[in-house]
Amino acid sequence: MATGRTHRPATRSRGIPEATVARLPLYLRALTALSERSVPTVSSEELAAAAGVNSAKLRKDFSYLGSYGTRGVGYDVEYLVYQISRELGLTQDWPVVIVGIGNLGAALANYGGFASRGFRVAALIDADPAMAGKPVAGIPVQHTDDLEKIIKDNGVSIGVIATPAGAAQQVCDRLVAAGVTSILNFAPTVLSVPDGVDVRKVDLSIELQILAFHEQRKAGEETAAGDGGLPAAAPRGVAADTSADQGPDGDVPAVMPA
Amino acid sequence: MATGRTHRPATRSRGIPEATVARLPLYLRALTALSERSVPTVSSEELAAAAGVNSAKLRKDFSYLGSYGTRGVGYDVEYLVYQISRELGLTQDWPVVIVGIGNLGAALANYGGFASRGFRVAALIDADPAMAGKPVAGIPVQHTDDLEKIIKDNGVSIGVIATPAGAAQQVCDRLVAAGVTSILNFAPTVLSVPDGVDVRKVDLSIELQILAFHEQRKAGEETAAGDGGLPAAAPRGVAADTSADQGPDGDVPAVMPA
DNA sequence: GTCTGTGAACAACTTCACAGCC
DNA sequence: GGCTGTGAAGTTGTTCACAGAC
Repeated sequence: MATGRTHRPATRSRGIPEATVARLPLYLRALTALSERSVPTVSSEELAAAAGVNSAKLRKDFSYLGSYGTRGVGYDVEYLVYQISRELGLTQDWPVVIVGIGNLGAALANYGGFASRGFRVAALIDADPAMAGKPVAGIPVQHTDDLEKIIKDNGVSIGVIATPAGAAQQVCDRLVAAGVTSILNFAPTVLSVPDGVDVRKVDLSIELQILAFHEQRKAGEETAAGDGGLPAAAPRGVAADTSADQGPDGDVPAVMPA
Repeated sequence: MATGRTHRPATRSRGIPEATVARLPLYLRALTALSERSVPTVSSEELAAAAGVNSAKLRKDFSYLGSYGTRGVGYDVEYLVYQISRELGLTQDWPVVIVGIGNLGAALANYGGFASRGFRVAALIDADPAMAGKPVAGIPVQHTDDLEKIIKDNGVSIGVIATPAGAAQQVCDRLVAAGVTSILNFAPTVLSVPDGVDVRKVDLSIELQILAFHEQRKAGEETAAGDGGLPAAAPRGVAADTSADQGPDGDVPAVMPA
């Protein structure tokens, strides 16, 4: 489609690689922990260990943001926290709605990690009339009928879908029509969205399946290539290699707009 | 460390790329849906659309598994379901334990996607004595004291950690000591594990932060480069580009074994 | 001497484009 | 004509290794 040449037409001011963006929250979490322990500075080596990456990668990542370190010393923790927060857009307030208040929706509503990162659960929405008015995590559940009004009144641009798979696309369409432009999807379905809307997905069973793949492979090696078995004998970073994987999704582009 | 040359020393029988492995569950889900509708065959184009990827990628992925399609026709749905299931190790039964039966743990216990994919929730474990014996999703919660015995009695090799961050490493250590070699971690912490143990993580707030990054960028463009605004005007796949990202984690290697 | 920042080399992944089979 | 399977080209991401600042 289109010409097929020259991707990424406009839409890039400074161009931080996606892989780097995906790691910034990791660094931020590690830095926040250091900050709470009043650690003033940290080296790339230490921070990398705390975030679970290697130091070269971390330094490269930070180099895309700017030169925020001091050679021979390291990085100022507070300053870096601020810079990364700003880069991620966490210095502003993001009202989010959660649609589908089952077990998972309730877990999300109760999850402390949101509030501490600039996210504010503006509303909980469920299709079950019996849920309406019932407070979950201190927030009264509202009925799906009012979805559009809730989105607009609260200026919500990020929606979380935690409904059953069958309802997800319909909810998604309504969210998008009401003005939501970023969606975090927990339902095991591929969502179709128009251009300009971002979708990220988390599928719990996909993660387990990937683990099963590696688990099976381990079991196979144990009996097959008699290299060392698996009782903690392997001298090299075998596990580091096989587990250095990409994450749950390859990509969730704005699929099938037509 | 080590020599620093020649990665991936042994540990690769046929070498399916990680990126491909991560997409196999996606294909499997789409195929299962087709199978339930009794669709006999599917083309790479159709299946790719259903899975939310492009067809070239899908064909390349399948080529790593073998030549399971028919030129001019497409793929036999049932046959592919079987082949992918086998490759992922889902033709066998995987008993899993879930540790930490809070909101999230309960959601996981109730999640239907596990059972339908060869995973069996063998036990629920929580540190709160008040929870012990209480059934969640029809399974009685057991106390952490019995963790080692539960793992061994059930031959569990996959563990799911849904505890608070503070307890995660300790739980992880006990799981590993008891014989678990694959861990799915929902706690917002980096886990240290010995070689040979795989860790995958899901962090709900990290996903939101990545969305916030893109959301912020959209808002910035709206006012800055007056290209088209965002009222569904963009003619090209801008969103497809910015959302074609990697997933929540860069990698979770076996960090800091020492 | 320590530690960052970064070009250059390397590796992984994706997309193209078309040969080969139906 | 239709569609898969796959080398080759292109793109993105990671690691190395060292110059340069402290």
